Amino acid sequence: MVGAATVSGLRERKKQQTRDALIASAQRLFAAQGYEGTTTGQIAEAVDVSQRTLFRYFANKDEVALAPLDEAQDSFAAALRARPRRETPMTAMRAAMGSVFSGYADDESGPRRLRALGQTFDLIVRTPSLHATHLRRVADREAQIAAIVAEREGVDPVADPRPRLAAAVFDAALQVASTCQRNEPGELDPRALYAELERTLDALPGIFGHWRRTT
Amino acid sequence: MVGAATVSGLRERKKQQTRDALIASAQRLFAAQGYEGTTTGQIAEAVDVSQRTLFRYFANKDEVALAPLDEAQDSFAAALRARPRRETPMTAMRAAMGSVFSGYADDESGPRRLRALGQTFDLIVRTPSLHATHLRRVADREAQIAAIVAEREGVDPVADPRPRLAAAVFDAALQVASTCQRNEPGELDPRALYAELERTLDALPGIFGHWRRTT
DNA sequence: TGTCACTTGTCAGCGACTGACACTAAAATC
DNA sequence: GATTTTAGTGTCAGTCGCTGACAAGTGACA
Repeated sequence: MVGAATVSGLRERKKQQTRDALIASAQRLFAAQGYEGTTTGQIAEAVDVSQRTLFRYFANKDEVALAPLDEAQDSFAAALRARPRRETPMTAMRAAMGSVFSGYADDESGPRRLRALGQTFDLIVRTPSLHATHLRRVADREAQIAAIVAEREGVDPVADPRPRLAAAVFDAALQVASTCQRNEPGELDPRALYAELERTLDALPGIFGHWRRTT
Repeated sequence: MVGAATVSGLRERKKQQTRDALIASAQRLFAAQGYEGTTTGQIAEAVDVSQRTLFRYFANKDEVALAPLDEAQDSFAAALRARPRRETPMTAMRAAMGSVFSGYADDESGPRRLRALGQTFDLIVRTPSLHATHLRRVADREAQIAAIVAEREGVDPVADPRPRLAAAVFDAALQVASTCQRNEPGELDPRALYAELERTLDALPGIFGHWRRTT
């Protein structure tokens, strides 16, 4: 339920093809040589395209590396929109994340996409500059999520801080959960990560107050 | 209580001087021409130093721009360490932030440092690449804060997710509060920002559950 | 079929950043 | 106080990310 609608023209199809090829080429090279060890020229050359063309498709090198995440983030927003309004915001976000993960199990191309996702996260963890850009993109997404939550709850998205707060707190939990989960690189296990996320979210209300003799 | 101990050697003193001069020069130029509109060569030239030397003091252009934040972040960590252990983690962090802000009122050099801080935040908001680096640095600080909290509470800093969670949630609240407060650029009002932070932190437990007819 | 709009390659250039080397001046040693 | 050691700096040449401008090729559409 994520794939973009296939477009008609030959031109459009070719464009999509080279874009996909560039992303795939980048992933391969980054995995082999690391992010900084790979030049944009190499990525382009492997697809038989000029470097200039690469920069017509992507604003910068970061965007090529982080492109695999767009799909997952889009599907999270879509899943959140689809949740019934009777659920609380936090519950809805949690459930939306659950359906994103299970989406990778349904599809036949799931494993491949999941591997790409895992590789991208490994790259982010290993590369500070990429980590920085990733965090900014996540912050941008938070605004989108906050808007969806505000609409669900019928509150003012700018005057009321709660939508932004809820989105930010959810992302914080996701962040913490993923650092717990992915101590060693390798395959990304969506089931384990989701379990960790649930544990983290459950621990959330407990951080207020004292912790002593509750460990 | 933040300033580094004045060092003895002439060499050390000169080094500190050029470092400070580079930061000041960068701030002036960034304010006048923006971040991207200013070259590292210009910053160095204004201090009568080669560009190469600038890059011996700072790893990259971002670090020059964000240097004014180091002091504030250091003083937050110090203030948190100084809070009595009877306070809950969230209360301690809130109070620590309070004493950071009031620290700018005590000192005679406070207003100047506060203006520098405000300018830096304006720059961050206006400059995406700087925003990205800033977020990564904040994430790095979170680990430090989490470690302090873990020690305060006597829990394991890696096995227990709560320290990291508390630090991340606090930062999320700070982030939301500051976007509420600083809609238009200009002077940074620490009193108003702290009031907004308190309001945001108070709203935090309320984001769980439903919001309807509670607006 | 011919025109038009769009995509691409080439090239020249800027700015961030780095390694190597020579030079100068503070600092430590005698 | 003279000398040897050490640390900081400037210069230079080079790589890489990224951009503007122009020319050439190729799908779209009448």
